[in-house]
Amino acid sequence: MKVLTKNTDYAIRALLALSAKKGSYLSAKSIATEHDIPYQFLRRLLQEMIRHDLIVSKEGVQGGFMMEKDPDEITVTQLIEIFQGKVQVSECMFRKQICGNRARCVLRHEIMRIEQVVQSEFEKVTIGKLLRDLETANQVNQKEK
Amino acid sequence: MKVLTKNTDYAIRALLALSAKKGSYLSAKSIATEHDIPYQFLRRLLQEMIRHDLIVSKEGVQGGFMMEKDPDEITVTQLIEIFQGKVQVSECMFRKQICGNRARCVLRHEIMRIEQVVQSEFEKVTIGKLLRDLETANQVNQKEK
DNA sequence: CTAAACTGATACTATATTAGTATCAATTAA
DNA sequence: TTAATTGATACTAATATAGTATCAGTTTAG
Repeated sequence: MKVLTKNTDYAIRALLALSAKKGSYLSAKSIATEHDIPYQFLRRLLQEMIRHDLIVSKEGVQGGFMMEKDPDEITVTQLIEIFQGKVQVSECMFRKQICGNRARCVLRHEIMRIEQVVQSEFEKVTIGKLLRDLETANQVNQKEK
Repeated sequence: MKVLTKNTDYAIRALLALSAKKGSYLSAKSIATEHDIPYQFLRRLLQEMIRHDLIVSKEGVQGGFMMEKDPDEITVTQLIEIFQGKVQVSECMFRKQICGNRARCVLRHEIMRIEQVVQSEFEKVTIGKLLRDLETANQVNQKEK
């Protein structure tokens, strides 16, 4: 069971790269090269993120992509929803064979509770938080050298 | 993002059916019919569960499958692991491009923490618990009629 | 004013996973 | 002995994920 697909994984990495250089445009090519993400694949992800107003772009030479939203307001839950669809535990347990009355189906409640937990855990993880964690980790690495 | 695949979903339903008739053998056919699960598909799932010692079988006429383990000791986490592989959030964030030092990679910690949360939430949900919830729900439905 | 470095849009292929079907041999109870 | 069953396994279909290719339009540097 894989929770994050490459889509989401690459998108997170790209956002981290853009957040680290906030205010300036980074080309898809440079992000792809530096972070080892397939170029054309990444371009599609970036365009998707534009559609969701997470980033903006500038065409032409010296163009590229730039953060639009505050990294602290972008959660992993959002990214999962964009690239993997809404978190849902199961569509199939709600059949009448299992629980006669949908509205009262306790299984459903159980499942929806877990859905909530999963979602809210991923909501705690924002791009901003990841970026800060990353910087801290890098500092530790620097000192070691 | 779908957390439970049909595999797991069907397996849970089959286990609930078997738990409800604990001590007697239920044929794959009867379970398939009653719970609207594709017959051959179900058979494979049942065999997989035998291999994991969750259930036992008896061949021949009047044969079928029967619970082996205590339903309270079968967790949804276990079933996910059997049918969907171990819960893992992402294999890809651990590259050196993102976090120079694997051991200290904070992203990794973040991800592993979530992995733990997801797993332990599903561990709280046992077949036994689901069965009791289900019985309660059915009683409520009965009264309404 | 033109060439090169870019994004926008979109179509395409490849691979993996999930879902479902089919078949035949072996076993067992009536 | 035969019909109802599981054991084992091979196969197909559908869907999701991953990755590639192409061409048109925009912009800036020279």
